[in-house]
Amino acid sequence: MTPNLPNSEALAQKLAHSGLRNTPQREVVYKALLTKRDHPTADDVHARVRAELNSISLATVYNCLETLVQCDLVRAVNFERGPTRYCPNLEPHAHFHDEATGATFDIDLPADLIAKIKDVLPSGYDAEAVDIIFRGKTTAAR
Amino acid sequence: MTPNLPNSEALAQKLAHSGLRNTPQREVVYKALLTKRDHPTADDVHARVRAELNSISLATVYNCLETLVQCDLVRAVNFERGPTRYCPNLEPHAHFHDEATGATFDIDLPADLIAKIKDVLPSGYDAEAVDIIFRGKTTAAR
DNA sequence: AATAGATTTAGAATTATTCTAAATCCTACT
DNA sequence: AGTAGGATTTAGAATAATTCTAAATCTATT
Repeated sequence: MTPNLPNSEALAQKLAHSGLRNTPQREVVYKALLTKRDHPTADDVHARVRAELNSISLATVYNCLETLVQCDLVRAVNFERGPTRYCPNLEPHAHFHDEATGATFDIDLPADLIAKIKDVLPSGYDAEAVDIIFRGKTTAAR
Repeated sequence: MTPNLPNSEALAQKLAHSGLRNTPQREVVYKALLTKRDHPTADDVHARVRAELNSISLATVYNCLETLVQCDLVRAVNFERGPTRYCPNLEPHAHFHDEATGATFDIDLPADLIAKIKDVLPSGYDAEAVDIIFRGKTTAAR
């Protein structure tokens, strides 16, 4: 019943807001992130969008992802020095990285906890973001 | 009045505990981390230890740092995809990364807050560590 | 002293990403 | 409609950090 991915509207809007154009490449990259939210790498995204837009280059995928991050449509996520992963969930949240499988999960963070965390900063520290990353294992029941 | 870096004892012990030998390279790398705790990269450490052990190679610095991390004498810290930094502070703590200068600061974390943070994990998630990274600016008074 | 294993080393290799410069595509004017 | 000018895409080269490889060296123990 919900319209089929109204998000390409949001995309066009946010791009325009930054004085950027919408393009088939940017659309297909953004759609790929929305469709399978498993925190793919640029390479993963490249493989996925090729199904739809065979000619797209890896460099363009990098460019599009960077553009989406700049427009605040997507978050870049890093674990250790592994390849950057991309996440279209814009709610404040933490990440859980399963070191056995490499899988990544979004973990909701209550607003009051985020506030408490930022409270530990002594004066003189002006944080514009806080990244919280759990590392460990996941078990069957989830 | 405190003995001059009694930590090389700790080093020898922890290495032995893992069935590893102490070596001049490992000592000098560990000492460099203890002496200037500004979260240096492997390259930084290499530059610093060369003053004392001119012949040490970068590969060895990488090996030593990895060994120290394995032995729980040092923590590896990453910001985005920047080079790995090394930190001899073993107390649980967060990091503040000043994006303007690249400087890194340790931020104390009260144990009860760490507990509260781990509490947000739903069942099925078994975290062995949580990394907390603030990004922002620092101001003069600190 | 000999052996075996640990460690160090230089340089090659790898990986993810960014850069470069040319080609293509739009948009807005004329 | 035609074209100038900028934005975008592209392939491939370049870069940066790190790891790998294989040989040399060291060290502890027989």
